Amino acid sequence: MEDRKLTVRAVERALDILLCFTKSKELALTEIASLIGLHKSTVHRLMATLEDKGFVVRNSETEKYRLGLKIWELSVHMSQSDDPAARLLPAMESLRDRLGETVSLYLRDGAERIRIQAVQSNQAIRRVAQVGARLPLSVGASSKVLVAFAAPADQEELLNAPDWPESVDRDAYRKQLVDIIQDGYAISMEEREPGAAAVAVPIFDRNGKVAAALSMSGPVTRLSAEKLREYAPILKEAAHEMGMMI
Amino acid sequence: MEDRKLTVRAVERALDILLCFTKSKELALTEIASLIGLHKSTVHRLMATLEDKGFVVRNSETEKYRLGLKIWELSVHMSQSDDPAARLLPAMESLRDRLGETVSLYLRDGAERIRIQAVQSNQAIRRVAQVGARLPLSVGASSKVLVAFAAPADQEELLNAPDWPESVDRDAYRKQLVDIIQDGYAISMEEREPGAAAVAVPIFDRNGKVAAALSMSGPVTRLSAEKLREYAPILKEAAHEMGMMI
DNA sequence: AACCAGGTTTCATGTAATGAAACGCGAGAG
DNA sequence: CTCTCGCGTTTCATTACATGAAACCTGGTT
Repeated sequence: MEDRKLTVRAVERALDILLCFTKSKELALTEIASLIGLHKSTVHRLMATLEDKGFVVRNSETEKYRLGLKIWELSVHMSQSDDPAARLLPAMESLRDRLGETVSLYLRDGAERIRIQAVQSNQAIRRVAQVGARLPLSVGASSKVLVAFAAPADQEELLNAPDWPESVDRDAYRKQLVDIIQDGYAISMEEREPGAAAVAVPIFDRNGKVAAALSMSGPVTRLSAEKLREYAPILKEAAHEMGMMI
Repeated sequence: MEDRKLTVRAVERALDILLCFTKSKELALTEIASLIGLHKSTVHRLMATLEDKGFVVRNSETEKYRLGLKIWELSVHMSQSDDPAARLLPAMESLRDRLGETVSLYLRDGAERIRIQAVQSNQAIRRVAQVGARLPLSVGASSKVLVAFAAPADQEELLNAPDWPESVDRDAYRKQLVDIIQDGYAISMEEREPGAAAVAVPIFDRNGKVAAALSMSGPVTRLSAEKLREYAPILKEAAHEMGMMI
């Protein structure tokens, strides 16, 4: 209990409850209680508050909770014309058309990355990327890009975090990062998902910080390492233009 | 102070803060404080909590707050394949193509309605409907539909609410509702917006409750009262089909 | 330099959040 | 038909913790 928390516990708990709904979209009271480890009466009170304000609604039959209209409303007002995912969509689409493979955009969020936009290849065999998916930073081309160009302090924190997977050797990973910074791109062959390969590049904002990672991905059968490297300059060029739009 | 509140004050306040961002998408600490009438130190603590959990982020230059990634993430997980707005979109588009005018979908939320989906007419002169807009229940074709088919208890509560606008005569309104229930549709000529006319019908769910209002709207120059009445059956038919999809 | 308008931190105070326990209630089970 | 179990709801004593006044920073203006 060193540094006193300058946050509000009740609110933290309420927000944690909301975040439960990214895992499952319908939850019962007791489920939530056990999920975040609180007494059901406490959760009940918090849920009543959330429901009162329209952040959750309850299914009148099952009595389970789901996210409410207010969340939707906030998201609408958020994404109106200023969210990068919407602004970069056209550029991503033209890149997809040029490359013929699925193109995705990732943001780093703490010790994870999150796919905020994706346009699918229209080939018969293709990677299907779900928008909103949360993925680890330990594997995948975009992950390595996001980590490689992160602030050194962040980088070490991520690598030394207790939940860094055993299976990923830290030193080997660090070594890769050096190359990635030099090359300006990262590739991955079936790192996270069997059968999938990808190449990713950073998108820098005006201040020269990584704003996002742009990736192209598809089946290994179509994408050899050499082929990925060929594509890298095209991605870089697109990323540079996108950086101007952020 | 009759019935004790079974909600959590700190959480209520935090949620109120989040809702401020439907009005303005970037807010400074003091703005928020005055907006909801709290001391800035209290707001600061609440904001720190919201920021910590990623529900708001602050613009590093202006120091102002805006909604964060978590809100977006929640909304993505919410609307994946189960939100009516997405499921009804194709039906609305075909209706728009058939009628040539803007088609909108409204939900009642308390004493307001909210436009959850809209497909725009592609004529040169057209109504432009913003998704996410919050509108009063006192005027407009969709409002009248939503009120007319609401539960009687709700209906009276709405009409007797202190914030019912003076300009709208309650008795005249009640009288209209009777006709609307009988006809199964409502029309409005420049009620809410000068130059705009609309016809709206209810969408019932399987239990026979109004789930939403479906409306077609356009410039009065194109849409006379007779013309609107002509369109009503087409809307009803579409609404019936949509009801099956909810 | 003096000021001001933000934001941040501190701290004493007592409100209000908490969780144990009791209550209600419907669904199966026996 | 009663019993019991699981789940949601309510009550209540306790004190942790949210609160807001005030002091403290900080960078920008006059």
